[in-house]
Amino acid sequence: MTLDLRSAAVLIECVRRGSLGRAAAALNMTQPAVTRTIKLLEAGYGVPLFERNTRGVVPTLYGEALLPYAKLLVSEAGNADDLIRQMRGASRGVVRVGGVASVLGGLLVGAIRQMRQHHPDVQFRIVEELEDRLLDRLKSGDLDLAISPEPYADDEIALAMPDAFHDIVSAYAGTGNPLLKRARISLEDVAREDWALPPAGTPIVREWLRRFHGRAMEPKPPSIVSRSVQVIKAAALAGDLLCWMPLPLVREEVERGELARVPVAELDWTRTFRVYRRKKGLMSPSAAILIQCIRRTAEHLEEPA
Amino acid sequence: MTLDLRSAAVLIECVRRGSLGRAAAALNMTQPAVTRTIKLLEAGYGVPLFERNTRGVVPTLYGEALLPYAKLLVSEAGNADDLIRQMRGASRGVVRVGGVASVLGGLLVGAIRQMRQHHPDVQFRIVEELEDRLLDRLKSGDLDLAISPEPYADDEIALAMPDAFHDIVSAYAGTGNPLLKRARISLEDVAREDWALPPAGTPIVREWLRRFHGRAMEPKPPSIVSRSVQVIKAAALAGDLLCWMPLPLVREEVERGELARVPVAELDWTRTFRVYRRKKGLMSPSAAILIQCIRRTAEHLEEPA
DNA sequence: CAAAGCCATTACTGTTCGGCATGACCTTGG
DNA sequence: CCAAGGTCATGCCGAACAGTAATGGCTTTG
Repeated sequence: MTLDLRSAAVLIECVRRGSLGRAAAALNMTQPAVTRTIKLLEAGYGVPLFERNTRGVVPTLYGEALLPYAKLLVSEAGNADDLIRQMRGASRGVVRVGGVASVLGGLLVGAIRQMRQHHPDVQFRIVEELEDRLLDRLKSGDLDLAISPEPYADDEIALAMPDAFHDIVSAYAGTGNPLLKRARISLEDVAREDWALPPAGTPIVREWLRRFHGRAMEPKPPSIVSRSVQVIKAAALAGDLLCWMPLPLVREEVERGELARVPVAELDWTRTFRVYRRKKGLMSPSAAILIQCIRRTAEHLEEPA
Repeated sequence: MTLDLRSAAVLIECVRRGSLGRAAAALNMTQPAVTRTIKLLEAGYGVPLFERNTRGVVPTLYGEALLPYAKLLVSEAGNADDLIRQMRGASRGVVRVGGVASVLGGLLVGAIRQMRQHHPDVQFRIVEELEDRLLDRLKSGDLDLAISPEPYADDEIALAMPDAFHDIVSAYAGTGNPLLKRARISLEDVAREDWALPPAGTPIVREWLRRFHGRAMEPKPPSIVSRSVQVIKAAALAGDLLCWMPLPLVREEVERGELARVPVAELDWTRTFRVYRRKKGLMSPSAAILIQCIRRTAEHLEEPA
């Protein structure tokens, strides 16, 4: 490993200024120091990073290849610094956080319980929203944090932590459902089943449809349509209907033996979540700390799964 | 900036082993060196990163907050090394690369032209596919690289370069279209216009619909439906229809004054692309070099825009 | 109460990194 | 044709840093 943070900064500046000397000036270094840093990099990699000419330097293909990694390194190191700085403040105030239903129960409540152990004076306001409206409320200043599925490429919104966490969406049926008795269940079989689903057009139903359309099938229109998780679960429990739910929302029923996953691999969907915040302005220390509790809780939740 | 690569590696190992001494052993260092590294980090940030107890250390919230950044740093540094190693090989062979239509013309052809200057013996095979099939062909080994819109969270597929590039999809009309003469054009106005579009269900049309549904409007069903870019452009040029196209596909017509962007901000969509490769196995050196040429070309294309 | 395991501290050493002075090279202009 | 001004490269030196070894303090454990 030869590219460390300092040499990355040097590399970036050399590319930007097109000159080792000017890069040195911008970095408050002397030109020979820059020269040697670059030469060490080149020796380490065994390839030239710059073409030298009399007016300065121009990066080779190797130099340009390294550039995005160098930028990533310094920017992430800076983000780490910012985060710690944000966390270092006092720990009171209000944190307003929103998420889709499946993350609120286990993940967010667990994170808040953990945080309250060390910071009992912080108040929380929790908002449940569909994923497309979450980010709007974040942008409008209505929320401090939003736990939302990927992706949101938006200039006003930034990731609040670099790593994502996951959610397994699968088909579930009441354990009494005769479908579960078959030796092998195919996608065609479940396409002919009756379903209980959220309304058409919601992201999760669109994703559900894609599973079938990808195999050129058309499932039956859902027999029961509801925004309510309770209603959908009840439909699966009582009425031989199938539902397509994130595991956290049915974990209890599965553990009690009331619901069972329908074993069709094509119907399993690993949904990726990230935690977002507004790009402009600093987070409150409480929000920064909550992010860490979310992280920690997510780790603990994912391990036993 | 206090978190550099070495201290990041130390931090990671300390968290993993739960003990400074064992971390030192794993890193081929002595325990005091590790202790001092951690203490320097803590002094730099002004917060404790570990709670010490008699059985070892356990990370504080601050330590855990830093952990994902530390992991990111070392992993990206490693990726940079891998990339250079991959690029260092010989430069002949065949590269099979796929993309959606809008990236093939300007971006990919430009990148290949650039690459052929230095590596004239490499052969290219270019495949145009819709975005959902692209990644399947990549996974099956049919392609070496795929230039595809985000996101594809998939265990078999990895990013081939860390930064993304963009594409601006906008509505265009023939310059003779009377709509363009209005002082202000609203989303309601264009919802009442006639459109030429790709078939319903394609990702780009789904995105187009979302623009209107987000404001609770229903546009007219498209008058002309075709998969052919030529047909759609011709419809806009000749028949007062609107089309919704990525800028690269209409750049020439815009520069010749035949098509003009319809100035409705809600209809502009910044599409994000990334270059993907299979996760398993190494890339060929030729593919690694092509990635850099794509990067370089994308930069040059985005600047004048 | 002794043993064992852990981290913290101190003193010492070797390597690395940056600064300074200088050299080699090319372009430019009189 | 030669001097001037720009570039990067090189060698030497001092300061800062990272690592080692030895030791001490602390807690748990038998």
